[in-house]
Amino acid sequence: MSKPATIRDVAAAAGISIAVVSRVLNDGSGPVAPATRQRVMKAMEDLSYRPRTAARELKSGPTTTLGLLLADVTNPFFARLADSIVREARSRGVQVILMTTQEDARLEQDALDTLAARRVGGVIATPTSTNVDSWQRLIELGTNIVFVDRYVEGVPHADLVSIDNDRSAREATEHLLDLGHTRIGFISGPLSTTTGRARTEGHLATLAERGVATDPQLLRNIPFRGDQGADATGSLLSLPEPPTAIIVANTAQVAASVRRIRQSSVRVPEDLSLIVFDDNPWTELFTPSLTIMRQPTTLMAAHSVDLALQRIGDDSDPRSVVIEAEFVVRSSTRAVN
Amino acid sequence: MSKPATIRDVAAAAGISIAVVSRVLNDGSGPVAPATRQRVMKAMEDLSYRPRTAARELKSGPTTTLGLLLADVTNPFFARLADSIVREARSRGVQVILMTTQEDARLEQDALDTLAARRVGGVIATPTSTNVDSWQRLIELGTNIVFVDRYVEGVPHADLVSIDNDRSAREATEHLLDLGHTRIGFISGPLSTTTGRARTEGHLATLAERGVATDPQLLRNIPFRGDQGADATGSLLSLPEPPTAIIVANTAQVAASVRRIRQSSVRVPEDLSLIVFDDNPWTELFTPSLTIMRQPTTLMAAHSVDLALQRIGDDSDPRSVVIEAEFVVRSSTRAVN
DNA sequence: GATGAAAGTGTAACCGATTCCACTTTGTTC
DNA sequence: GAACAAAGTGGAATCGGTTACACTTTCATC
Repeated sequence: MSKPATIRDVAAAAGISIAVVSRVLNDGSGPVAPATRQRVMKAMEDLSYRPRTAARELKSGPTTTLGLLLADVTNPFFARLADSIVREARSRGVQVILMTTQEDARLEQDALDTLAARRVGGVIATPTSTNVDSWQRLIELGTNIVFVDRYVEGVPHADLVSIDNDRSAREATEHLLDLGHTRIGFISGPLSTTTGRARTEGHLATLAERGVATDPQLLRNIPFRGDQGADATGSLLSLPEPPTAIIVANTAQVAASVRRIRQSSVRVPEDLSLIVFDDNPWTELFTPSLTIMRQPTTLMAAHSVDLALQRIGDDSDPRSVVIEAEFVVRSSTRAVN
Repeated sequence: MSKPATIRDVAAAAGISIAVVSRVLNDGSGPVAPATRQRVMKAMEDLSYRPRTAARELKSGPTTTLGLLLADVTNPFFARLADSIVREARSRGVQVILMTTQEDARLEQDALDTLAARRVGGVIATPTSTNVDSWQRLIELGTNIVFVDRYVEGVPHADLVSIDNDRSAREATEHLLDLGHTRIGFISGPLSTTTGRARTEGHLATLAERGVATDPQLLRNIPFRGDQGADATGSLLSLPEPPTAIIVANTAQVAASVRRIRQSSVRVPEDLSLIVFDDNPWTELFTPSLTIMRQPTTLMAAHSVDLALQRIGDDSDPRSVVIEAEFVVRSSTRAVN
């Protein structure tokens, strides 16, 4: 159990200088005699030598490491996203450092500090706070920022990948209006988040365009973290004049919402039509199978990694990739009777 | 957009030497005059200085960074585990590098190489392969290995955290036997994995002890990755003499299995009792709510991080933490008629 | 055989932190 | 006020790589 081999050990074993070993390591960085290369390779093998990433990074600036800053891996949507991003990054030889914020601004700040200290090449994030300063500093350090799903206003130079939130809310709302629903409960994230706001606006705009009265009581903007989805749903159901349909546009609260509905005596879709924003195999297995708005995670992941890596050393304008969400009509929505 | 500040910039700005700045950085590593400390802090603030992790790691050996090597973050069980581990690690100031293997031995090998190059302090992993050499090398480098859920035989010095697989299978099986079932389908992971084997053995042993004949046709050992859960379930249901109960002891295949059952005309629990190994809010929302074997992920995460960090620099014997799984009886199991 | 380009190699300076040790200043005690 | 300990500080080595540059060797060319 001796100390791990260093480049000098390898050089000594191969009877050569460290410069040459380094050249073997970084193929193409200089000429090396074939015979020498052989010897060096063998020495590395014998000593089971691995160059230390820390040393490399120190000398040559941010290597290809991405930070992934997610709110909550427990949310299936984020889990799928994480999986795809790690996969995508790996296929390009890039490593991913995962951090979670639990939707907590302070934790997010910590994470950003860490990422700054690491001098990662890029950060892919679902931001929680309006922590503009920290984001800004990271950018000044030369880090690429790619916001996925949500974004922070006031952070220029950050790329964005998301679904068309406004439009997805419109689509869901129109579907229900077409079925004759006019009292529609709408549960979404906080208005302080871009997704919460865009979806709410899309929903309200559609109602207005169709000349349907909007009742503020039917809107519920609740946090992602925690269990308020159940309460919000419960209070909607117990309104004097309850909605005939509900859209849960808060991915993290779908399970809590559905649980609450199931506990009640309300039948879906007979008494209540239901649309949820989720990408989760179980929505199909629920009885009745749920009509969903699906976010194409694989595509989002590919674009995110693309942007995070592409922009390294690039100074062009921030880019924004908007992806269509996929509306899947199943059995939880039907015409109002 | 000038270069980020270094410790020397801070020293210059504060009119002091870098040694003192370093002492301010690492509180307790030496005396610093209060007034000086003030000035240094201000300088750091002004320059928005962040010490580079790479430089620190280089000098002071493996810092507190953990590698987390999971098979598949898409699997809710692993996602929860990842979430808990990241949380737990973070609360101790440790960062987590996430890598996924997709159950692919070659990808796993790559990941292990990367981890070795990083000289992470410890690795928490759900191993895929019998890649003994790579694991061994990592250990020789002084890395702590903690296997969670599954483990690799032939890797001594590795810690282990898992549920009592044998016992959990027994418990599930006994529950069904108590309800009068004797033809029980059993779907688990490959026999090449420790979980697959232990659960299958527990199941078979229980049958034997109770004097129930075992029909090899009722056993299905299938991969975690892919969609074979559906096929396995389908073929069980279409046996000439189909089982009256099924245990899905392969976490990754639960959703596929359940989907297949739902597509069939078989009613749960009237025609078929069902127990699944899963920890997923949706199992409760399914109709009927599913009887499950829950793996306490938070606890497992805490122990894993504990072990991974504790053993750093420690040379004692490998430790093994076995946690009781929690059997939750809901509505998908009933007495055979 | 002289000549110059290309190939192959080594020396030493970095990257940005930590830390040992020597040095100076300050404070305490008799 | 001498003597000595403690507090405060700085110089320089170090971690393990990369890389610029200088040097030597090889070899084709005239």
